Amino acid sequence: MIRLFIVDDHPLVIEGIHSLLRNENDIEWAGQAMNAQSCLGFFVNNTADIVLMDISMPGMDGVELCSVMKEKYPGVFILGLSTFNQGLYIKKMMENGASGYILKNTSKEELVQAVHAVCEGDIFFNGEVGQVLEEYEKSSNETLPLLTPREKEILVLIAEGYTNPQIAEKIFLSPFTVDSHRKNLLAKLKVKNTAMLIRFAVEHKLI
Amino acid sequence: MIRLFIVDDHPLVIEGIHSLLRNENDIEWAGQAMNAQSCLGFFVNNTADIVLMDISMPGMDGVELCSVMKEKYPGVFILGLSTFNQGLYIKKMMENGASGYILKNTSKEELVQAVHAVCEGDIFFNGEVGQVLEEYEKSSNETLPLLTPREKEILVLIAEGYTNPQIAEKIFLSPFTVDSHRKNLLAKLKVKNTAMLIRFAVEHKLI
DNA sequence: GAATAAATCACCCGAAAGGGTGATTTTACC
DNA sequence: GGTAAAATCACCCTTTCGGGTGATTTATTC
Repeated sequence: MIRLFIVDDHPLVIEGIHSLLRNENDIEWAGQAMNAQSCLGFFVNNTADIVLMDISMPGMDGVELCSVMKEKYPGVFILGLSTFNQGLYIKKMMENGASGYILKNTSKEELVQAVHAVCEGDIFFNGEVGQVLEEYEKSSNETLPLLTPREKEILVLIAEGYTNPQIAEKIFLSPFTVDSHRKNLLAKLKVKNTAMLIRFAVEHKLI
Repeated sequence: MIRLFIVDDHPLVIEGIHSLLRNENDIEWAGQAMNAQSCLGFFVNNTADIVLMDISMPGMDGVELCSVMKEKYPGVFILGLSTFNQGLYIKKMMENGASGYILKNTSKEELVQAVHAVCEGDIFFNGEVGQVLEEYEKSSNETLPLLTPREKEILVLIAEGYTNPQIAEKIFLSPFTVDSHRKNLLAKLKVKNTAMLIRFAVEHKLI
């Protein structure tokens, strides 16, 4: 018997999963929570085999909750759940010990399959998530890691409207150095001026 | 008896709403669809009193579907449904004839209340939506309409990386004029340079 | 037809950005 | 301890940007 707990701030989703799993004989409803705090409160005196966890919640988000849960209760499997196929969040969830990730537009069959797989120690993604992860890895590991920490730092400051001299003063560098970094940013990201630089940075969530 | 139809690409949400409304004696389940096309297909030979409609769907989105539905079947009430409180989408849905808007994190009580209100011809928002709309109106009707059509046009070109002379050549203006518009943009949006200008534009979805 | 906003054009000037080149120092890693 | 990447600094130059000021010409609206 699998005891399942769910954390999601959408009652409709909780109700939907509850309803879908009602007829599954080997899945028991351990409880539910609408935020990270309630979830942690539940596990003080109770437990479950698997936690279905939304990544986007008010207050502490799924990524953080996942990390805390895994630290306190390593034996509890965690299955990420979200409307969005955000590569970054999926990756962070997995790095924080989640056993899988499914989108809210999965079918009942896939949901049941995922719960079973995860509880046996497997890793489960549904199809779309796999694609998203691949694309994310591509964009993430190819175009972005081009930037060094210093360059990222300066990019953020440029985006905030600081000029080279101001940045130099702010982080105790020569204006020449800041200018060098700025020019390297333009070259690496293959853009021609500040406007394109900021646009690129926003679109790639660098700032 | 209210006959309710739902359009949402998330089975979990459909199931959740189905489950929540199962015990409501005066609400009948007319049917469901996971995309705009299926929904339109249903209404060729069937009908319903109210359609619960997700705004974000693959293919045709809720805003467009709402418009088409209201044109073909003006008597069918439409209640927007979304995870997100995006002022822009809420406003567009309402402009296209929706009778209300609720977030997916509403309770069962609010959902039932909303369905009843809408079917009586009322307009219904749940609390959070109202706040979002207010904030949107503020940011939208105060800061953005400051920009004239020409200014918006030039802002887009700046964001695409064109310099003043290039823009001037592109839209057959004197570089001086383009520069004037550019300076007006900076002044109106209260930013100091191109970096802040682009950032502002992106954050306010102007480009 | 007066008033208002938008759009257009013009010039001065200093500051900032961007293109190019080359160098030294620090850090990290095998 | 050698190598590679990162970080630092410097100066050449031209273009672009941004602040300020002021003007004329359409539209639009009351």
